[in-house]
Amino acid sequence: MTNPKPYNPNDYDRPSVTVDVVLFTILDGTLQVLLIKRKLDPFAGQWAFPGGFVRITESLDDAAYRELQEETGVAREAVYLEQLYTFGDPDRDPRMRIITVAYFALVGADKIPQLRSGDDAADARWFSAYNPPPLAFDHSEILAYAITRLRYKLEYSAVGFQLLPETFTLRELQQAYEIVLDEKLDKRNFRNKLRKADVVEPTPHFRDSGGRPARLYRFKADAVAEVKTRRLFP
Amino acid sequence: MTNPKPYNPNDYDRPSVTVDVVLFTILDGTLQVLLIKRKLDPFAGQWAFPGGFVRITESLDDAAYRELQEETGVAREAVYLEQLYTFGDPDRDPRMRIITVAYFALVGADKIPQLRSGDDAADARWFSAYNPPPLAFDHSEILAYAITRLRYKLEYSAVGFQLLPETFTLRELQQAYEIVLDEKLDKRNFRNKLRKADVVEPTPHFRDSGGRPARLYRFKADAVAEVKTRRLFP
DNA sequence: GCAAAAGTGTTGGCCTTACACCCATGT
DNA sequence: ACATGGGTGTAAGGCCAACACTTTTGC
Repeated sequence: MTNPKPYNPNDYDRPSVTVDVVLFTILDGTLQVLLIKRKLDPFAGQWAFPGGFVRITESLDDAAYRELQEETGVAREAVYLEQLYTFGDPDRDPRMRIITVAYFALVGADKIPQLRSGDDAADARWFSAYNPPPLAFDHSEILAYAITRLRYKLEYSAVGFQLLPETFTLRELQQAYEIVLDEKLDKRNFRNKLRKADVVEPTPHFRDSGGRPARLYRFKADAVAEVKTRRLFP
Repeated sequence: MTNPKPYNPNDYDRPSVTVDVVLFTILDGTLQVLLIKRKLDPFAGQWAFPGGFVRITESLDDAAYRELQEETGVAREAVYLEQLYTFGDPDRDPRMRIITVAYFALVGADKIPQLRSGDDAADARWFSAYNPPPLAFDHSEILAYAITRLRYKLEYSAVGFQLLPETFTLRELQQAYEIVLDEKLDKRNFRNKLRKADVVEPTPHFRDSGGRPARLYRFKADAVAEVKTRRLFP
């Protein structure tokens, strides 16, 4: 905006604005993303992220939370949500100019009881984030960007806990990291570093898991979310 | 976007979309940001970032480059530009709903010959990024976010060179980092790390600077821009 | 020759990484 | 008793941070 231009927009040539939410969870040992089956053209029958038009009186964040709520029933407090990137290629939608503000969201699988992986009849389903079905619009590009961001955030912040239930075993936590980062981590190093980072606390409960029961931990509410990165220059 | 909603937007309730560009340079030993004096209400007479409406056929990046070009004459190739964040508070503009996609840009001070710090008559001027005049709209918030992002990028990537001329002395480079990060760095450590990072190469020229002349360096074109960050978890 | 800035290496401490065995429970 | 997963510590190497003097030029 800022200052006036010879170019003067009117209602006719205004782009529309939508939000799209890339919601991740970890379920059955894989990273999953929530997709909705489109009922109408364009791309009818194909899968796409939950999303929709931004209403004239709501903020972008509110729009993202609302779409998430409408499509999944997840409560606002139960998800981690942040703005990802705005995609505005002039022909990303074949009908008309639509600019979409993409959001990135994480939820613990226990927070969405009504959705189940493998329930083929539903029009909202979890899919493997690494092997999704063909996606509508430029949503493949958005997904790739979201996965990059997820890995990034996992490495320098503590948002990874948002992918797990309230309480979890250290093994589950490590597996979540391994799934997202797509590499194997060393158990002792993982636990040592976790201890030093001081971000989880033990609960008095255990989970039965075939052998010796594993202690359940929870994320410390007061834990600092960010961690210093190594600089290129001192 | 994705799938249809009971809510059906029409031209009347579509938000407008603008881009705003936060352009930084280093000039006279301080971090400076380019501002334009607004001629019209709202906020007439106040300062704001270069920006304007996104045309119906151009991408967001193109819009940002175009606005930059129109207001400063900088060539597309001469600036580093990336999307920063999209600000969409319903009442960030008192007239109507305007969503703005903010961009973050860096330019070497030598690339903009027609603008000069201190030229009060012009309606496009450089200001100290740390002590700007009162800004229109939510541009203070955008500036704060842009400065955070600049520091961040400087620490884990090699974009800092975009703030300097083609060739520079190591002292000038170090000072640029000190200005942006707002802390003093050790000369030997800075140079050691720079050597190891292998991102600059010497030129045969020197700059006279009061004492012993300093060798001029240039940024290595093939240098890797990103650097590994220290992880929270191994 | 002196002022002014350029240029150059080493060391101690910390963080990272690699690595193997005993423990608690269920069957 | 054995199978299954849970849990624990140490040592070597690399990275980071602190630190002071010599060199080159202009006046």
